Amino acid sequence: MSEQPSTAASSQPKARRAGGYHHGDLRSALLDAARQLIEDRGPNEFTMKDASQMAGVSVAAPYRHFSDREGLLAALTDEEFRIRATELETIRDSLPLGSIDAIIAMGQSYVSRAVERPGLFHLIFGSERPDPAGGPHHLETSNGDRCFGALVGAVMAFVEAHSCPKDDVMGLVGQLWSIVHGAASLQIHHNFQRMLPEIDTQALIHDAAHNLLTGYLAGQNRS
Amino acid sequence: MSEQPSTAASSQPKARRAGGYHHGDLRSALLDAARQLIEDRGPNEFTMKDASQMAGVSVAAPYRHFSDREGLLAALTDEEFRIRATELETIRDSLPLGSIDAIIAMGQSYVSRAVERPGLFHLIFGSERPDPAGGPHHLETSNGDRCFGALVGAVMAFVEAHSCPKDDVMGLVGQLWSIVHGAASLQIHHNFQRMLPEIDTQALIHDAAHNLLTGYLAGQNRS
DNA sequence: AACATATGTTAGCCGTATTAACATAGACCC
DNA sequence: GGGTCTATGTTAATACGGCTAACATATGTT
Repeated sequence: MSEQPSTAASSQPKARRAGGYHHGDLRSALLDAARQLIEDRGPNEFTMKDASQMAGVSVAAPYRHFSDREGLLAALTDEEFRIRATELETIRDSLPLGSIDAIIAMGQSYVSRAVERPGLFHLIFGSERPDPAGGPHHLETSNGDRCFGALVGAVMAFVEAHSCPKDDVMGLVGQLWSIVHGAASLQIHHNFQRMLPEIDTQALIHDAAHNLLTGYLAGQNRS
Repeated sequence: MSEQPSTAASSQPKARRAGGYHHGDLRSALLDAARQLIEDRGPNEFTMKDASQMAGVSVAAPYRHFSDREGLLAALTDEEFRIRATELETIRDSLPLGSIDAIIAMGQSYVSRAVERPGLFHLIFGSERPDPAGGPHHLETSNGDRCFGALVGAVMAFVEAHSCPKDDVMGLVGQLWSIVHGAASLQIHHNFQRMLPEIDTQALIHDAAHNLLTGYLAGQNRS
């Protein structure tokens, strides 16, 4: 029950609602509102005011649950990472361990999620601050780790299945991650649409992963 | 003289300055200010107020030169695309036509520029609007076309040099673009730094392009 | 010199984030 | 069952940033 976006009046929390002075589960309601607003317009256009209105409370109420706008977005980011992590883990576990298909399917899921909800992709990966110093970063959340871990596991299994040295795993992970992340970004920002209108992004992921891993194995066998 | 960021009091425009009521070349001064602010803090943190102050004018003055904040950013985006296009074309023309090295060097340039100025990369590629409909898009500018065209040219030469069918060119372009764009994005957002601290992004580009193109050629020869 | 145009300035409006001061609902205690 | 504490709302009020309107001053045209 903690996997799906909390739909306000759900389970264990006291969700009274209806005319009461207190909302019952404002925190969840705000996250739901924010999710929808960001899906529709992207994170930059998201306003606390709109989220408050959707939840049926005053503009000041959210500050009882989140330190500020950033805090709300950070909480939503973590929720979204959790959903993606679970999905990636499911895919990894439902396809043959060490197969190229598992890697490809994970990549396609990554892109699908991004394309379905561009605003949310932008939220979780789109931090703009040039300075990495201050405060915890998005991917730093444990759910971000889970996403990354799922990919690493699939690639690790792949190189082991092909008797390759494990030293290369992280390099391969970086290359594959770049492909899927880049494809997702370019698709979302309509760059493919403008420059490569015919492109099928899912096919691109398939072909790119295939080419990359084939080329990698060829390099291994030769040396 | 039109390649470098216009440094305010330069050449053909009347650049009087010094105590005068009129600035002389406010437009360029604003673009320079915006460039610096965005380099430092990213496009979201950029404010018209700060840019005006840096240029030494009132907050309303910029609106004589740009329709609004978006207009200023669009103009800066085009300038930045022009700089990158020229660089990519230079690289393409200075390395053996059809060589894999030319493709790799272009990719490395793409990433270098991004890493050096994350804010500007974010500006030119970071539009968040889910709706592609309204108005001209960033890459739509002719300078965006030039960037893309340089990459296409290099890949086209590569497949021709290897006697591959030209049908695949756009697919390859999409795959290579995804790699460099993804690597740049992940690096900029500190995702590599968190998850793959040892990674060398330039090497990643080299290896990924090499693996991808090797795998592609292998697929060609086999069929 | 008078006008027309381009380019600045000041003042002010509006929308949004955030905080301060106050209000009320529930929970807990006796 | 009433008193008190805490959590959670509400209504101002403040501050900042984009943008426009009304006014001012250069430039240069004739």
